[in-house]
Formats: sequence, structure tokens, C-alpha cells
Amino acid sequence: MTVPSLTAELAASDSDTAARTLRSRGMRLSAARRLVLEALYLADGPVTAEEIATGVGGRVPPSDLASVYRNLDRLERLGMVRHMHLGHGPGLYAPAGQEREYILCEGCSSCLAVGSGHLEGVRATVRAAVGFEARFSHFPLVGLCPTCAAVHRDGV
Amino acid sequence: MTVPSLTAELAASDSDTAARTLRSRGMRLSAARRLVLEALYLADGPVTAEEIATGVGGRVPPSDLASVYRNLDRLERLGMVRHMHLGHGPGLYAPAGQEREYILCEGCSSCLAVGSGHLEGVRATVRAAVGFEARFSHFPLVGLCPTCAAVHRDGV
DNA sequence: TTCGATGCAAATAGTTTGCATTCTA
DNA sequence: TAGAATGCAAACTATTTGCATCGAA
Repeated sequence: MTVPSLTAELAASDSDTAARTLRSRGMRLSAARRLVLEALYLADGPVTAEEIATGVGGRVPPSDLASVYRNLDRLERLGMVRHMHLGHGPGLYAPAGQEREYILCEGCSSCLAVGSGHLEGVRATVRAAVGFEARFSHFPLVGLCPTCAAVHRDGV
Repeated sequence: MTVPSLTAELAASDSDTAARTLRSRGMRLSAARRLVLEALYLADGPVTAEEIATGVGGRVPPSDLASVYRNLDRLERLGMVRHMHLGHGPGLYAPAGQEREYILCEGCSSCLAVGSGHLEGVRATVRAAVGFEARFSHFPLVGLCPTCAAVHRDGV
């Protein structure tokens, strides 16, 4: 994933695209909205709404949590953002585009992110077994990682 | 799944077993505890804590929601109950034993329950692909059902 | 007659909503 | 300057916890 390293660069390049996309739906590119987008792009992985509101490591000014949720929702409807749930806890948000699928360990909560395609075989097997088109980008594929599976087999 | 059809029968037969199991861990079989167990066995599928507290269709006297949560937790630690999360919304509880795995449609929220074993092929494929031991009894296998997948393919 | 369990109330986490004010286009 | 978006507060859902009282063994 090619992520701009400077906030200024990002603001200059992607803001225009974002503004255009938003405008085409009768929405505005406000300061708070831009902040959400920047936080998402600057983060090195999926982040919570809380983290975005706090400013993701102090790199951007903090904003109101309710507005962050509202903006994430609007941006997701526009296809610019997507969210996922990895186990319990708050939802996680990421910019759309860099699609990944997640495999979560119920034992140690470790989470493996793989490019879409890595699980094509699994998808095919699921399709054959129950006719469903499996997707692990919103809710993860849950199970036990090799280590936890071994511990489980040997009886804790 | 063979489920007793009469509350009295259930109370007479399983109560003793339950009482013994509980006692062996220094716990008591109180009225509220028995009510939780009865609600779980009488329900025709996984139920929420709220439904148990309400009395699952008025068949048993209602009890305190906090106590229901506490009891579900204790009973789960003893291996008599297990819970699962199907998408958003409250957790669902079921008696342990009748193990099932769940496949949830993200499109229409329909949920398919299959006996453990139906997804052995999927488990094998996952094992080969990422080394994880997949389990769909706590968190479901999420995707699109045949109908929703078709709609999705044809562009809404 | 002891502790474990209960019921009630209050706290908690995560998220949503109402509303007067602010700011973008 | 119309109306979209904001910030603050309050509501909401799901769940947990504190505590005085109650009851099973």
C-alpha cells in the first residue's frame, strides 16, 4: 500500500479528490471531515473512532467523537471508508481500497491480515459446502492460531 | 437434539445432575440458576440474556438481568453453557452439548446452523492455507447467502 | 449459621441522536 | 445566506460491578 508520508502532501493531493467525491453527493469537505480522512491515511492500520477523535498519536488536532462517528458513517456510505469488527471491543476503521481479510485467534487474540486472494481456496470450499460467498474483511475468520491450537490439543 | 418436553421432567432429571456439577465447584443450585437452565433448554435455539430474564415467552418466571448474566457466566465456566455472537446485537446463549456452527449472511442477516462436521472441508482448507484451526461456533462464518450474492453480482 | 447468590442501583463501553450554533459552498 | 456540519449533552444498548440482604447446604 502506497501511503503518503507527509500530511501536507496528502492534504494537497487527496483533498481535491475527496472534495469532488463529497460534492457529487451534496456533502462538504469540512475541517473535521478532512481530519478524519487524514487520521485514517496516516495510521499504520485500522483504527478506532476514539483514536481518530484523540488524534491518532497526537499527529492531528483532536475532534468530537460524535462527529467522528457521523463522518465515518457518511464516508463509508460514499465508499471511501470501511469498518470491521475484530472480536470484542470497538469497531475499527480503515480507508477503502487496500482490501485485506483478517484471521483472528480466539486464544491469544492475535490477528493476521492477508491480502484478498490469500483465502480464495477457503472461499471456494465454503461456496461448494454451503453456497455462501465468504467474506473476512468485515468480520474475521475466527479460530485458533497454530500455537494456541497445539496448546488446546495437548489439554491446556 | 433430544430435548425434554415437560418442565417438570426436566427439573426432576437434569436438576440433580446440575446440582451435583455445581456442588463439585462449591456453587449452589438456586432458584434463579435453575430458571436460567430451564429457559435455555426450553428455548428452541440460542437466546439472549434479556430473553432469559424476561422468561423466554412467558414460560418461566422473570428474573433479574444482572443475575442472569452472572449465572450464564458461571455456568459457561463450568462448561454447561456456551455463548456466541451472530453479527451485531446482544450475545446469544445455548446449553452446551448440541454443538453447531453458524453461517451468517451479511446481506439479509439470515443465519444457517449446521452440525459440527458440515464444515470439516472448510476447516481443512483453512488449516492448509494459514495454519489456523477455524471455529464457527462462537463467531460465525460470515458472507453472502446465495440469494444476496446473486443480487450483489448483478449490481444491486 | 455460614458463605454463596440475589436484586437493585449505579457504572461502564461503544455508539447514536437532538439541537442550537457555526461555517462551507 | 441556505442548509450542511459541528460540538455538546443526553439517550441508548449491552454488560458489569458494588453492596446490603437473602437463602441453600
